[in-house]
Amino acid sequence: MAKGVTPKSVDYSKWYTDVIQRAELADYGPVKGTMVIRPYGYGIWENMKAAFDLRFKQTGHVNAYFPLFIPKSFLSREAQHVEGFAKECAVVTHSRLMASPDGRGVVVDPESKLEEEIIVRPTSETVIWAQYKKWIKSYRDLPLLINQWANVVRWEMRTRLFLRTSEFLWQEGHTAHATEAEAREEARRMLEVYREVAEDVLAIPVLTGSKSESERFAGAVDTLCIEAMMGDKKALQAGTSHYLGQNFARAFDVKFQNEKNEEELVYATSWGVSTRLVGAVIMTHGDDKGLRLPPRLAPIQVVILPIIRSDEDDAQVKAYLKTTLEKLESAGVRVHLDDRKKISAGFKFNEWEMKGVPLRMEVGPRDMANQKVFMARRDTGEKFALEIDSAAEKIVELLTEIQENLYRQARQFREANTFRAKDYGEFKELIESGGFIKCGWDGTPETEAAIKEETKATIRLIPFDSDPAGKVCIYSGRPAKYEVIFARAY
RNA sequence: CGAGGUGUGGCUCAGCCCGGUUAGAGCACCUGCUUUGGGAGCAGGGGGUCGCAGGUUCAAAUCCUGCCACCUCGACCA
Repeated sequence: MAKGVTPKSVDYSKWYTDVIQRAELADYGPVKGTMVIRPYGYGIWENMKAAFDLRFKQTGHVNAYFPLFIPKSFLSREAQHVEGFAKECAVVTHSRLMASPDGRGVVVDPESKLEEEIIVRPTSETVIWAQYKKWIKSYRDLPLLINQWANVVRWEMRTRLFLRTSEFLWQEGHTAHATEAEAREEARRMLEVYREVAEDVLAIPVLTGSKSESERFAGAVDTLCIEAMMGDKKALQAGTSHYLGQNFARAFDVKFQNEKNEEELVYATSWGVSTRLVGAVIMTHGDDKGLRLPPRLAPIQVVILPIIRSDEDDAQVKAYLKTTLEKLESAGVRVHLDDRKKISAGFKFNEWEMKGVPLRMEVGPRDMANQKVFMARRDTGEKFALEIDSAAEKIVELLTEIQENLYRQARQFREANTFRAKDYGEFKELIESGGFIKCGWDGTPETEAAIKEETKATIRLIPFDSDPAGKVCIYSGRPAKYEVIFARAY
């Protein structure tokens, strides 16, 4: 294998897959489009998951688990919803294998054909709403605030590790409310949770807003999203929160009795983020040396490399670091001491840089003689010495600084690549070189489709602070109904 | 689904045209010694039914036929 990764500037998507393989985040599964998430990559996911789960609990949600298998009939209950997923469903048709007649291998036993075919969930609205019908009778049962952590399957033609795989891990919240206002508020609240985790934990700046009708979730009345800019200036939808209105309540006949003893359909939301966010972290912060992880997300925040010649040196280094390690541990810092023998220091430097560990500490004879430790920052590449006595305190500060710096860098990158287009000619030029374009849109699907057809750019979102006053549509020249963000997207 | 391409140790590939010792290289792996402050050196070693099936031939990784898988572009999807 080559020593480094393909530089971003040479081939961005090759760079992306190189980083994933070399940093040991994931590997390809045996079935096309499937992905093995390796321990280091899963560690990143676990940290994300913990950050989200904590906030879901704080906002009153509880976790539960619903089945992987869905009766085919359920999916067809909500017309928009079926249409949205029909083309990418894995279908279970048989329940048995048998020895192949030619004696080699196994074949599907035709006798075992199922009465009703079963769908592997592409999302769980339908199974969950079938349950909610049983659980919701009265306004006293509302709101119902449930989340599940699960895998889902969407049979994709073109897949990319983390960004789009046939099976992926995610979280899906499904809530039921007595009023439209309350449900809409819930959808906004959870979008805000997503924004907070993306920005404060993953250090990914995001825009918040709603989707246009064509980009809306199948079955939703309104789809809200957080949208981020990747290192190649393309947009990535990082999370969505849907106000579903009464669509699923109607389809699954979920009614409750209100305080006035009247029967009413409940109002719903659903919201989700997935392992796609791991891809977002790679593409937001990574560089030509590999991954760069924000400290709050990093499975290892500080890696310590003893520079030693013998076992005695090894023992000496450990004794030298004892107090510092204890202090770091009690401050909750995730430290890893890499004392693997027979691997050169230089090799380890590159390996941990590839894996994006925010801080590296080197401790050798020179440092011990001077009562210091030698540090290297992954985000800036800076190298400097710290006094051993105050190293732990300083490291805690540095981690905060790195976290903020990564966010700042990403935000500056997005701002430097967000443009306003004066006219459609300029729009087309700008979109060629990548980035976000903020401009007026007349609100018609025709205009949106025409722009997509001609430039491959789509409306990523209608920002919440959209102000169309006095603006015109970039394409039709008619008065703008919204001010929107256009970009090419993943 | 249309067009093109590729299948040889874990990975990247050479060998194939023009059939002929025991099928090679680099990287990775294992052992030993020397090393360790930016991807170490030397020596030794393990690992391949050459995608599958059939055919031609004294002889097939190499030639022929069929099948399978994967890749790229298009289509499709977001």
